[in-house]
Amino acid sequence: MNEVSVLLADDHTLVRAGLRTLVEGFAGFRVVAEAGDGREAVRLARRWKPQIALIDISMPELNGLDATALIAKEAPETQVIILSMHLAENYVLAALRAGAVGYVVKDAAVTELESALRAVLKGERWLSPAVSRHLLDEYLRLVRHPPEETPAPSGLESLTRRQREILQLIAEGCATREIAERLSLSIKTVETHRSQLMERLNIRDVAGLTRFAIRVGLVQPES
Amino acid sequence: MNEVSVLLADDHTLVRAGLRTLVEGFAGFRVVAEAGDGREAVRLARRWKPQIALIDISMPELNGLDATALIAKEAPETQVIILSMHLAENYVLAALRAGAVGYVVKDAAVTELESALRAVLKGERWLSPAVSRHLLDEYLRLVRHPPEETPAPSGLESLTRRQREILQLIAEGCATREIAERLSLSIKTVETHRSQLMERLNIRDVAGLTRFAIRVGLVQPES
DNA sequence: GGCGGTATCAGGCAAACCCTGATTTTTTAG
DNA sequence: CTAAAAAATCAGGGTTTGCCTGATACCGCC
Repeated sequence: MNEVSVLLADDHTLVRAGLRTLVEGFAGFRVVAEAGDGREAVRLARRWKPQIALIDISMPELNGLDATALIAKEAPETQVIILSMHLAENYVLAALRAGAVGYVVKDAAVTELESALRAVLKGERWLSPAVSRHLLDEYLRLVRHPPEETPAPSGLESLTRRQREILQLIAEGCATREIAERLSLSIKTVETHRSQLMERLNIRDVAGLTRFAIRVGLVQPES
Repeated sequence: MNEVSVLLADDHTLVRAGLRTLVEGFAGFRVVAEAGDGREAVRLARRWKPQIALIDISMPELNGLDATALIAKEAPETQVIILSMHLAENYVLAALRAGAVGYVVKDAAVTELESALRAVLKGERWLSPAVSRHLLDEYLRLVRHPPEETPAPSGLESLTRRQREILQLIAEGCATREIAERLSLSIKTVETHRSQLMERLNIRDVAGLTRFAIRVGLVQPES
């Protein structure tokens, strides 16, 4: 009986059950424990020392990233694969920093999950192809514009103060003309800033900018 | 071969695959189609006329509730069960109003899902116990404090289905032209819907619409 | 003292927006 | 059942915005 032991952590019971049948459908794998929140995941990992832990990012009590960090410390023989809805690089990087060796997006194909499981067993790292592509783009962008020591060029930090200021006003619903008036600038200037920050964020519409601003906390949906 | 045909709709491929194995693990059920967004779900329902459709609420293109309403109309023999993360009563009521006969929360037990499937087959309605409890509480609260008859003209409910659909696409970042193409409408029509829904919501810019859509759960900031 | 990044602005063309209507279908009310 | 209201569809035309291509001025820096 040398099946690979797997710990599952996801706050949705149904999703967890589905994952269990998927994982146990792969030859040689066995789910030895299931957790419904991050804290339980850590406890079960410490207790069962599974070879692999499959962990959802968003969970109550303790999120998947922090849980991963704890597991990496307290059960270092457990290889953690993060399951996530997002492919934004800051999530991915945070996951790797937390000690995960795999990152699978939730809309990946089933074969991707199996690949990830088998890869990390062999001591490799594994990212969903969609994520890898995304990261590679970022990397190439960095190579073209040598990074110095700005580590996170993909978010708010990559914008200048002026650009952030204008992004916020856009996301708050100000028209270009209004922004220009408030900041005592010409409309043309505001337009330039807008298109440049769109370029940097790789977002090309107001709705996307607004969602981004909300995501990073620049504005609130209620405002 | 008189297995019960099931249509699955969820935007996350892995989740969908997990659900598929769960459903097909129940004796007598067979998943005949899978959809990754609301519009596809409607198309597949019309085409395959499954006995049951299991539909996630939050999906791109067309949300699960509106998809349900369309399926109820165009494939009335299909019984829709809503899969949701929320147990807030307005979601549940909206689901029932849209024509769903079942409502299962995503952290339900697997047996709940099976119960729901078998119940709606017999023509019954089925709600997750957690939801029923919650609804009952709300009902009691309402009985104690009679509700007037103004439901809530300030929200999503005051929009028509078409308007909601277009609001969602706007908040997802589609340009007017793109919306028109996707829905096979003229640009003028889309413009009319947009300005009318702006009128109703008393919001006059895309950023505000996006924040509103996020607030009510029509779209996610991550999308 | 030139180089890259930032901040500022213009012209011009295409596209989106807004207002006024108008027709058809669907829903609702009496 | 029928009439009225609401929803869904589209057009024309005037106004505004967005987007692309420049261009200048300032600033820190090797």
